[in-house]
Amino acid sequence: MINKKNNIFAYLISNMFTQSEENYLKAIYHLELVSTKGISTNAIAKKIETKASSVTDMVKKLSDKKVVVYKKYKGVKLTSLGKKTAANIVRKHRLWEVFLVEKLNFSWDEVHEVAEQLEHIKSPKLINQLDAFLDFPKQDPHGDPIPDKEGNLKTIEKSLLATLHKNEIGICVGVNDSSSEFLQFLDKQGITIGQEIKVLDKEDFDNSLSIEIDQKELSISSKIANNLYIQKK
Amino acid sequence: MINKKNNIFAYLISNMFTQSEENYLKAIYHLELVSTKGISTNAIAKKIETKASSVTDMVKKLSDKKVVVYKKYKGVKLTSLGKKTAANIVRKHRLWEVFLVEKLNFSWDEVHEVAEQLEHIKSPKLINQLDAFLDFPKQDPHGDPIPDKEGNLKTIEKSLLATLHKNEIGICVGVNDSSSEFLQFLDKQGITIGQEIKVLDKEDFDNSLSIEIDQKELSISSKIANNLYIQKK
DNA sequence: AATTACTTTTAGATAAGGCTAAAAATATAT
DNA sequence: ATATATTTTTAGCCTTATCTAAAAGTAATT
Ligand SMILES: [Mn+2]
Ligand SMILES: [Mn+2]
Ligand SMILES: [Mn+2]
Ligand SMILES: [Mn+2]
Repeated sequence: MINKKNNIFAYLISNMFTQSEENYLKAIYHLELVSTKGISTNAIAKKIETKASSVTDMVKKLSDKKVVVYKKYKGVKLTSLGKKTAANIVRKHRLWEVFLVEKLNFSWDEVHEVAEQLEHIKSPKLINQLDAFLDFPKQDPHGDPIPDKEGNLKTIEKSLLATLHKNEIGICVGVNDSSSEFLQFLDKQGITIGQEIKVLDKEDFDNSLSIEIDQKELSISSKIANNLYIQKK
Repeated sequence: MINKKNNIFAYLISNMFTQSEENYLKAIYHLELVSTKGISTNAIAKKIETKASSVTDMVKKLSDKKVVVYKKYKGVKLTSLGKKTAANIVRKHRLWEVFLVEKLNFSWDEVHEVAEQLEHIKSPKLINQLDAFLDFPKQDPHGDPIPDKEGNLKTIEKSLLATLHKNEIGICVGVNDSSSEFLQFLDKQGITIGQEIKVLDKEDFDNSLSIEIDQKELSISSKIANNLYIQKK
């Protein structure tokens, strides 16, 4: 089945990181997007649902492999190699999500779990061909940007729906929370990426919003408004 | 990332077997197709390029999980649950191979290694949708049959090219050896699935064949002729 | 500054999956 | 029937990735 004898080089480079190591790298990558300080052991543990002691062990290993710098008690930071590696996993994850939605009729709340597995498949050709097959998409089904081959990530201009003022109009371009509960709620309300949303009113008392979508009026809580990204019109 | 808390049931059923267990099951499945006796420890070890002692350990575990029956020193046999499980992995492997060739422009000698990874992705919906997306293919790129959802495998009528007599004509329907070396050799000679092949002459001395493909005459060794499946015309 | 609380690391254990070397069982040859 | 060869199993060790409990370090509070 697997042919270890030939393709030694391809085998080696494509197996630089285990699935577990890749999941840690990705977690650190995501945490660094929202924090400039060193990423704490506990933060990582929470993100990947493991124990702090396991994180300490893994972080030492990643440090040996030169993908993070680690100072005891001071948290970790990705090296540029680490950033590139992590971005590549995110790239794969998001391309697979696009595939699942565009080609296999998954809904946007069903793709994450499967992509979590598919992101670990080792084959540069596979991901390049997939990218081409999907016509080089720039965003995943949740509106998140897809890193390019070099790991560069072009973030689009976006604001939270909660920041819109009365009578302003925005286009939905992404979600902050991509749990299936939230996504299914959005489906139910008819809110998808690309949907135009107008703020009819804002309630000072609880920060809820009255919005208009497709000529229908709808009231949404502050929590919803703080998890929806829009582009101002 | 992975959400173990919700979907406990889906999590459990889709994680019944580890990647390693699945590879063993598949190896035994393939070995049983060419042997009616219990599959020996050594045969499995050779197939998955591991040591006999590792096989003994794994076989005990598979026996505990009721997918094989194991009698010390007597080899193993798949139970019906084991057969179904293995067939499902083969189904996934071959569907992914079709996907890679049909949609991502892989050549037939490049798909196996990647399919070896993709076959372990756990998602019933994924494989059902993929099947539909590919238009319910019945053979993989090497001409091997794709088991159905129940694990039933419809083998087509086929014979080795070596069994054809002088002046008989066959259609190439599969390969016995699917190593990339052999497949690339076939590419070079212009032999693909569906190709018509006429036997012009057989050489008694070394059992080599003189064949005609696309109006061109070609001499092939007995080894080649014993690794090409054809359907007699 | 001292105490308390929280975070992080260490130490030690476990389970999966692999290995080597030796022992035991089976098969083959004399 | 015995001796030899081969196959298979067992015993013991290793690595990876987890965990719990305890120790050590850092931060917050009085
Ligand atoms: Mn996702
Ligand atoms: Mn993952
Ligand atoms: Mn294959
Ligand atoms: Mn495999």
